[in-house]
Amino acid sequence: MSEMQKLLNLKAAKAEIRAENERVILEAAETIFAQHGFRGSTMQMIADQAELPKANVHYYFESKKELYRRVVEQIFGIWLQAADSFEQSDNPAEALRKYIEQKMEVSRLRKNGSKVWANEVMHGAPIIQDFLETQLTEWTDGRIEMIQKWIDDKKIRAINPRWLLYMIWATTQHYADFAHQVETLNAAEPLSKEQWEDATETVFQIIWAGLAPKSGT
Amino acid sequence: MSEMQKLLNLKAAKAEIRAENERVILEAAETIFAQHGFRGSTMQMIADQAELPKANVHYYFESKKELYRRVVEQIFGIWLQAADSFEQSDNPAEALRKYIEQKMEVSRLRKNGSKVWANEVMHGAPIIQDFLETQLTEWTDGRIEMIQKWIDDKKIRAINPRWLLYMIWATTQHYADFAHQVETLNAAEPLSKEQWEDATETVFQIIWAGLAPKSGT
DNA sequence: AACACAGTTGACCAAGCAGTCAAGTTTGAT
DNA sequence: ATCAAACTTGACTGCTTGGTCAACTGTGTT
Repeated sequence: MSEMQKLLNLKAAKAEIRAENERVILEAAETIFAQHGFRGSTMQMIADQAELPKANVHYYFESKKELYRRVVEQIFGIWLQAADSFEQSDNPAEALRKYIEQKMEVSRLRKNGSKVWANEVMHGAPIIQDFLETQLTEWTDGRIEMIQKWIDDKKIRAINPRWLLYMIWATTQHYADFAHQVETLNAAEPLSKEQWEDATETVFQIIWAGLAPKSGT
Repeated sequence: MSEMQKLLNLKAAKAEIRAENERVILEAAETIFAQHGFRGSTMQMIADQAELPKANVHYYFESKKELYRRVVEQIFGIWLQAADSFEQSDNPAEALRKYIEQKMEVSRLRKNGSKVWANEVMHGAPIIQDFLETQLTEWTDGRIEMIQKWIDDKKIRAINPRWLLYMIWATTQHYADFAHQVETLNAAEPLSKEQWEDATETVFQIIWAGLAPKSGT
């Protein structure tokens, strides 16, 4: 084994431990931050959730702020991934359906991430302001242009594309951020698979019927 | 002046001071709680916002929890008031328009209240669980029945009324809870009066067009 | 003038918390 | 066996913060 090889083996083994522990801590942190907000969460809670001593959490993440930043950054990825599904079709009905379905999936499977995002924005986005100003703005402007084109081509009725986007964001995120309210109104039960599908379909149906030109194509 | 009269005068004057101070503190607390959440807010911040010494805040409200509870309870009133506007017409288009307009007004004028509510629900509604289980459940069930009747009467298309209600709640509340994001995407400017009106109209248009029976009445 | 009583306030305290540290352990290489 | 380097962890510290308290003020009554 060469010197280089040895070093790499060691590095790889250590890197794996580090990667795994960071993963566990980030997941625990997302859960705790979603439940209690930034200030309401303690490093001890996060450590307990991750089943590690508190000092160990500090070994991997310098500070609570740094850990929070990493959690929030991780959520960008999910957001952007969902955003991509808008592109996959030039047909308005299909693009919107895909996007709504994707967003509802995110709300169902990454509820905690959505909550952390909502919290962050509600408190003035101290961490993600940059992202809002750059990537989110660009993406939104791009999508607005695309929707405007559909309008110009008479593929959908003339509405303000921006408010349409907000409507989709709001409606789909509601099922994550207000999950507790939704469950309380569902006899304290989480929505079943069928209910999720029905809700998704209804959201799409209303929006699409609300957009389609008067005499159906 | 009778003994009784004297006592009443004194009581009235003092009661006024108390009422005014409680009002000032509640307003300050709503602002601070909306910005920083429960744990992120300190009694000192609230006192500064109210321009009173911290000890004085504690004179009027026993504890931070008690103050928070009072803020949240106050929001019930606003919520119920907006809810009433649903009743004012038997005509679906009119009832929905009134309700959406009312909810958008609440988002515009009582942004802080909406944020506190959202925060409370996102964290599992520790304070308002009762309200969710009783009044909110009843109101929702009643409205669902009403909408179902519209469907049975073929006044609107057949959709699941529950998801429709959530859609309205989500969309209108988005403009309060995500105001920061909305403003960032609006060149860092608050929405103008015209934009609020346009957004309200668009939300109504899409939902109504999405609900109206195929051959317009 | 003396009193009663609601309201006001600076100074203080105990609990809870983020972050530190120094003494350990584990792992792989020689 | 020995070493180096990353990882682990219980105990500690200083600061923030909710809440208390005792002294004080203002006002209307007798």
